[in-house]
Amino acid sequence: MLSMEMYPSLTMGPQRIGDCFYRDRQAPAHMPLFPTACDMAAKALPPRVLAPPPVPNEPATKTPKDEVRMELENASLWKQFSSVGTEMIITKKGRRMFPGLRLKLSGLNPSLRYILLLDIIPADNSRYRFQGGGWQAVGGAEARLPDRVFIHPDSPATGSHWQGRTISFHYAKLTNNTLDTQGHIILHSLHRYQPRLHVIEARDMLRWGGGQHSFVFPETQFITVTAYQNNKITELKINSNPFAKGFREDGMNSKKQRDARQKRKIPDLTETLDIVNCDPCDSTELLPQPITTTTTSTDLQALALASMPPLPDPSCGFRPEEASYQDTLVPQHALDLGHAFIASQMSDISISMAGGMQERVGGEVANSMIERSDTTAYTSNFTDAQANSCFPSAPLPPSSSSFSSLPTPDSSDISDPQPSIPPIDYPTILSSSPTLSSSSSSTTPLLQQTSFTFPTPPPSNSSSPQPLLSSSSPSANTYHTIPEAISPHTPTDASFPALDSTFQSGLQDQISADSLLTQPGQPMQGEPVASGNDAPSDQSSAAFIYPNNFHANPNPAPITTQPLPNKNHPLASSLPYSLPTHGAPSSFAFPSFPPHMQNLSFANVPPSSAHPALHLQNLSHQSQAPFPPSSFAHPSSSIPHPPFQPSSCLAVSSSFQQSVTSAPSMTQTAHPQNLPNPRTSSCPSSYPPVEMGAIPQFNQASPYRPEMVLHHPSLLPPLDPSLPSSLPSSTPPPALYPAFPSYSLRLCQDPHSPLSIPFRHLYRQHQHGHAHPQGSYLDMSTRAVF
DNA sequence: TCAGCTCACACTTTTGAATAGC
DNA sequence: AGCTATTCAAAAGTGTGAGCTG
Repeated sequence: MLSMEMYPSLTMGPQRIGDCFYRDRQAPAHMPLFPTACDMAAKALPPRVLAPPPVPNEPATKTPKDEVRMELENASLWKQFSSVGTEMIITKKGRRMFPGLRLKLSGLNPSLRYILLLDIIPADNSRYRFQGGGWQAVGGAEARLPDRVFIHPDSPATGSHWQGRTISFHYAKLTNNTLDTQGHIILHSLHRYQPRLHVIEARDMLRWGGGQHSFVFPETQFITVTAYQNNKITELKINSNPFAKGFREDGMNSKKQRDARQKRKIPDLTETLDIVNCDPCDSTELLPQPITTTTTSTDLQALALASMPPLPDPSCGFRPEEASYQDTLVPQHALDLGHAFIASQMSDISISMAGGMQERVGGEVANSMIERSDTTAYTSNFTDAQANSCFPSAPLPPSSSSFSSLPTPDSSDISDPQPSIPPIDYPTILSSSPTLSSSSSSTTPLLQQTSFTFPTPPPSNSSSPQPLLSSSSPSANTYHTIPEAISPHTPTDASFPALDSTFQSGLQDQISADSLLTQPGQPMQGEPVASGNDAPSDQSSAAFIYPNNFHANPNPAPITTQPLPNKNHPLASSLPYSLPTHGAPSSFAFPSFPPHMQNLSFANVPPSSAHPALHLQNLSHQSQAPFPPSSFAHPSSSIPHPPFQPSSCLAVSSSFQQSVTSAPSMTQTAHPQNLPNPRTSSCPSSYPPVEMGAIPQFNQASPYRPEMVLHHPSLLPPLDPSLPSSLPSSTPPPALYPAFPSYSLRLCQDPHSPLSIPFRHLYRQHQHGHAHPQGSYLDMSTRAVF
C-alpha cells in the first residue's frame, strides 16, 4: 500500500488516477492539486534534498547500472522442475507460480529507486501436448493474449532496498481467463512461456527513467496447464510446496489417506459402527511416515537430474524452518535514507517509503521462505539444467524436431507412465536463432542490456497535443525520451497543461516507462532497430527484439548495460504495435474504474487530441492497436532450434530500445493498418479497433486485488526466436497469434505493499470508496484508455 | 471417445483480529 | 493506557478427482 503512496502514478488506486484526471478535465483550474501536493512536499524539504536526481552518466562512463546483476535465488529448485519440464497450473481465478521467482539484485545504485516488473511472454509459437511422457509441439499457438506486467509490490524502492533482501514475485498469479479483471497475468494453457524480469530506474515519484535492465532465466521457462500432465512435476510440486504438504506421503491428504477416507465413507454409509479401522485420524495414520523422498530423488535422478542437487528430503520437500534461506539472504541493513533521498525531489516521500520498506522486509523474507533457498548467480552454470530440460523445441514439428530432447514417443515411453525423460534443451528462446549459437556457447547468462531509456528531461509542458514523436527529440544524454506514442499508455504532455512542470515530467516519465514495456511489437517486427535508426543501439543484438537478444549476444556479458540508442528513430515500420491514430475509442467508459472514474471519461477526448491528464490518447490508440502481432506471426517452426545454451540469466536488451527508437514514427503509424512494415501489414493479426464496450470484461466492475499489475497490450517483445528479425529471411508466417484486442493498462496495488500511509496527504480523495481490504489499484482496463 | 477444462473437496499455510498478560 | 505475545478463525493456496464440454 505504501508503494502506491509513493508512486501514485504507478500504484495508485483508481481513485487517485481518477482524481488526477478528473481534476484535469473537470477543473483545470484546480489541476495543481496533485502536483501541488507533490510540490509542497518537495518544497518542504531542505534544498539539498531537492537536488535533481543524478543524471545518467555519459555512455562512456560506467554507471552502476552497468553492473546490475540479478540472481535467481532458487535456481536449483527451478532447475529441478526444468529438468522434468516445468508445468504451471493456471486457473480462472488465478494461480500462483511455483516455484516462485526469488531473486537477488546487486549492482544497483543504493540511492536510486527502481521498479521491478515481471512479465511472461510466449517462448514460441507452438501449442503443446503431453505425449509419450514428454511435451510435444502439436500446432500453432493461439492468439496472443494481452500482455500484463506484474509490478513488484515494493516498487518503487531504492537500490539498497532491493539489494538488501530476497525479491519474491510469489504474489503474481497466472490465469487462463482471457476476461480476467483481476489483473492476473493471462496465459494460454498448454503453451510455453518465459518469465522476464525488468529493473527500471525510477528517478522520482513520477518519473521512470534512467535505464532498464531485463533478465531472463531459462530455467524458469514453463508450460501452462490446467491440470498437471507429468507425474514427476506433481511429485516435485507436492514435495516442494508447503501448501501441498497434505498431499505428501505422510500428509492427511495423501492418496493413502484419501483412499482410507474413501473406504471409510463407504462403510459409514452402510456400517456406521465400523469406524475404528478407517479413521483417517487414526494415530497410526498420523505417525510420521518413512521418508518417501527417496522415491522422489530416485525418480529425479532417473530423469537425468544427476547434475542437479539432490532433492530435499521428500518427507518434507521443503521445510521452511530448515531452509537455508536466511543464510543466503543478504544481511538486512538500514537503508541509506539520507543518501537515497537526496536525489529525489520527493525526498519526504522517499523517506516514508524507506521506512515502509524496511518494515516490510520481514514479510518479504517470510514469503520467500516458502521456497527453498538455493541461490544461483546468474553467472552460475546452468548447463545441466538446460541439458536436462524437458521442453522440446516448440516450434518444430514433433517429428522433425531435432532439438527436442524428448524422444519420439516410443513403446518404452508409452509404457512407462513416467519414463525417464532425456534432457531437452531449451529450444526456442535462446537457441532458435542461428545467431544465438554464439551466445549459447557462453557459459554466462545472456543477460544484458538495458535498453530501457526513460526521458530524463521532463516532457514539455505544452498543453497542446504533442505529436507522438515530439518527445522523441534527441536528448543530449544517453537517455532517450520515450515518445508518447510508443506506449499506448504514454500520455502526451499536453494532457496536463496546468500541471507543474515537475509533475508533468514525472508523470510523463512514468508513462514513458510504461511505454517501454509496451513495445512488444517491435520484437515482432523482427527487424533490427538499426533499420533506419541512427541509434548506436543497433549494434548487433541491441537492435533486435527480445529473441534477438539471445541471438545477438554472442558473448553476453552478464548484466552489461548498453548505451541507449538514439531515440531519433523514425521507424514507423518497426512499430508493429504502433497505436492507431484514429479516435474511435474516444467514447469509452472505464468500466473497471469506480463510477466517478468512469465519469472522468477519457471518452470524449480524441485520441489524437490533447488528452486528459495522462494523455490517454495514446492509451486509446493502444487499446485499438493490434496486439503485437509480429512476434507471433512468425512461425518459429521454420527455424532450426539449436540446443539451448545454459545460462542462468539472459539479458534482454534491445527490445525496448527498438521500441524506443521506433517511437518517433508512431505518430504516423499509430494505426496498425498504417504501418509501412510489410510484415505488419501483411499480418492478419492486426487488431481492429475495439470499443471497450465490446469487451465484456471492461464493463465489469473491477475488483480490487492484491496484485499490482500493470497491464496492457504489447508490453514487451516476445521471446519467440522465430521472429523475423532474428530470422535471416522469411516470409511472414501465418499469424499464429491473431490479433487480440488489447487490454487496458492496469495497475493494482499490492496489499502487501509496504508503502502506504505516508503519502496519503498527496491524495485528497484517498478514502473515497475505492479502498479495498486488499488494497487499491489502478485499473485502466477500459480500452478508451488506450 | 477423449483431451482438456471446471469445480468442489480436503488439507495446509498465511493472515489478521481478538484476547490475555505484563 | 499501552505494548507484546498468544490464540483463534477466516482467507487463501495446494493437488485431486469427478464431472462437464467440445
